[in-house]
Amino acid sequence: MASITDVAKKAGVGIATASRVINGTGYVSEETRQKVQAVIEEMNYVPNELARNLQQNKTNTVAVILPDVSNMFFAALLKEIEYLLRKKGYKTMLCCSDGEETNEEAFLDMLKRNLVDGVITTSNLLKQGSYAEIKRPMVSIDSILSEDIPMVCSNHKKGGKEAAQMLLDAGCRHIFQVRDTVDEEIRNRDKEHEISSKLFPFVERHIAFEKTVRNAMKKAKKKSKISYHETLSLGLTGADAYRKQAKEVFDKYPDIDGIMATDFAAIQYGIEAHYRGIKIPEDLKIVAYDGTDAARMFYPEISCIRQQIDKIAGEAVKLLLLQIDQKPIRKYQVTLPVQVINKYESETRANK
Amino acid sequence: MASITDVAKKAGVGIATASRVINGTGYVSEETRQKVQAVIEEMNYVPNELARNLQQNKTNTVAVILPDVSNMFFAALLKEIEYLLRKKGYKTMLCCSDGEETNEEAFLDMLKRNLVDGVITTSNLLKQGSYAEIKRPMVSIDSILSEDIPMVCSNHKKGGKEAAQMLLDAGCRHIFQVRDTVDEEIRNRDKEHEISSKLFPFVERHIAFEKTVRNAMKKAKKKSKISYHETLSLGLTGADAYRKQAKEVFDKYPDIDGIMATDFAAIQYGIEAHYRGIKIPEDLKIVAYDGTDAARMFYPEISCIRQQIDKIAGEAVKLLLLQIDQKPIRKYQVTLPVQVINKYESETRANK
DNA sequence: AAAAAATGTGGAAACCTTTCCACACAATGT
DNA sequence: ACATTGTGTGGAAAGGTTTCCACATTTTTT
Repeated sequence: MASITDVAKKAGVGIATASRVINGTGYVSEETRQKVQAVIEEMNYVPNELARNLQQNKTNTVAVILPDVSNMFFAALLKEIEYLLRKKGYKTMLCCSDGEETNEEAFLDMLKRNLVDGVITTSNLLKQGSYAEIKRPMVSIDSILSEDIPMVCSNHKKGGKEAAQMLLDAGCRHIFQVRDTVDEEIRNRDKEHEISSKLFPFVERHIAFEKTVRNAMKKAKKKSKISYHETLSLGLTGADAYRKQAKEVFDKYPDIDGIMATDFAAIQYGIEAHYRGIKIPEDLKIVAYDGTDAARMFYPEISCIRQQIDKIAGEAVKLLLLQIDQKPIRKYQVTLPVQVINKYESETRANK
Repeated sequence: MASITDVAKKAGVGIATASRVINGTGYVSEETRQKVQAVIEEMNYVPNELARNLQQNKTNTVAVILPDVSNMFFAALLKEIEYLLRKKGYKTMLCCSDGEETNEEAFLDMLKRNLVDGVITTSNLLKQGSYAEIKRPMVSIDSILSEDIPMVCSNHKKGGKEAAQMLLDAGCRHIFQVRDTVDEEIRNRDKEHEISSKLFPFVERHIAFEKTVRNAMKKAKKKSKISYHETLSLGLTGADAYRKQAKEVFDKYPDIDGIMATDFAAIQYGIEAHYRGIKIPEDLKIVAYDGTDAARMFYPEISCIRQQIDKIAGEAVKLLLLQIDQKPIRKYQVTLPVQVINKYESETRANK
């Protein structure tokens, strides 16, 4: 394969000059430029990016770490991130952690090994310390890894509150939520430090949801009884696992009429309800949290709290590129608004 | 950042010796090994992968080109490919062509520029010639790029036939299919050369589907009238586009009772039918082609022709690694069986 | 007209590895 | 006792760029 030296030799110029022609930098006379350009085309010369990367210590590649591409939320996020990075001239290295700590560590290693210029991660399996050590461009989505690592997430507090309110307004009285959780070990660690929601912002939505429902319970004591229940989706993966959980929940709490769950789980609960002849939305209302296009495509009639994936991706990419370009970051924690997509008629309005 | 020279110097050994310790190659005395190892840990030395890549002219990275990650079929395929590559020590570069020719070309350029060791592509926007030129490891999924580029695909002929038969057996009489197409320009080129299905194996399923239905039409002439209709999904992207098409189709052919369409489209047709009060599967039966987990998760009751994504990914990765390792390839075209998932009671059985 | 700035060019160092080769010494074979 | 093989080590080249620096020539400024 032809190298720049070959080109320079054949064109009868110095290597530096050839390089300048190739990169369009510095001073080169028009005459020389054309001569070199002709040789380049003749020899079919293509610069070796590896050599460039080494010399500049830059790869124009960003690693995106996520637990599972086939999960619609991550797929949508990945699509957006890849697109934005591509527009900015960066390549995307896909890193599926598969929920395994060792994988995530190996991916972060790529930063040290100079393989990628930066990392955007949606995974959070490693101990907090592991991240703080790495003084390299990094952005996390939906989990706080360390003080100096920028994070972007949705306003989950608002999201949880709105979800509960939506169900209450639609007349639900027996309300249920499927709590997402992180790894058990991390949960325990969190309990000790009581900073759970500080480290994992998404926990806020569960807290806000419960709080909103319990507030309503107090207020509505006289008129109508409201009940609240929940379950954990600890380490559940795959549709079957959620489906099984849905069965158990419907068996245990036959009277629930309002559910909040993540898209993926929400759909399984919906299907199970359908199988049991529970009518949606008449007998049961579901709010899907995340509200990805995929979920709404399948269930156009489902209500949801929609995370604005495009904006999350936009902020994450922006924050990463700032670091790569060594520019200052103003806000280390960006919270983006959620969208409320309410397909249920509110009771008050219905009564009019 | 510490380099191997620093390590060698500090340990009082030659660079070559340090390299041998790092890579565990050649002869090194136990004493020296430990001495160097200690320095490595002390200095927190990590080899610069870029220099390695340059020296060995290998990146251990594979580019995966696909039109759209958020499409469930590609997401599932990507997940599997990434997993298999990771197990083999390769990294995955994600390349979304977004259905644009220029993107695909840019990604293929990465091969020339030594950025990736090989390419697995599911996209096929470029002219056939463009691929044949590139004498580098490459595998295509579902499209024949050139004689020497291995391809893996499902047995679409069987798939199309089975899909039609399934609908006919279930008693459908007015049968419809949504034909997937490639870029218009390519279609025209194909028409000229009359090799359409040779270049794009997936076209086989549409041919086989139509053929099966038309055969049934002839045979069943006396007993009951069977009709066949179709539409093209030329360049449709996004749920809305398919939904709109579904509306038009139901308006134009109000009596259809059997449809074959790709997962993504099938769901939109299903939703539109639902909205119109057409009962599935009583009044309308749909066969989803691809049968990804995602589609079956949403519509557990849907029948489908399922492509075995894990096997497709397995073959593709195997064929690519053979090329990268410069080993001979026996079969350049691998066809994998499809799975028939039939949820409809066949009429003959029902009549008994 | 002299000084300064702009333009054009090439050699060589630097980026950090791996690996070829040469050399030295010990152990083994005949 | 000498040749052969095995073990251990380091210098230097090679991989292909980019960029710093030095130098030469031309143009502009004062």
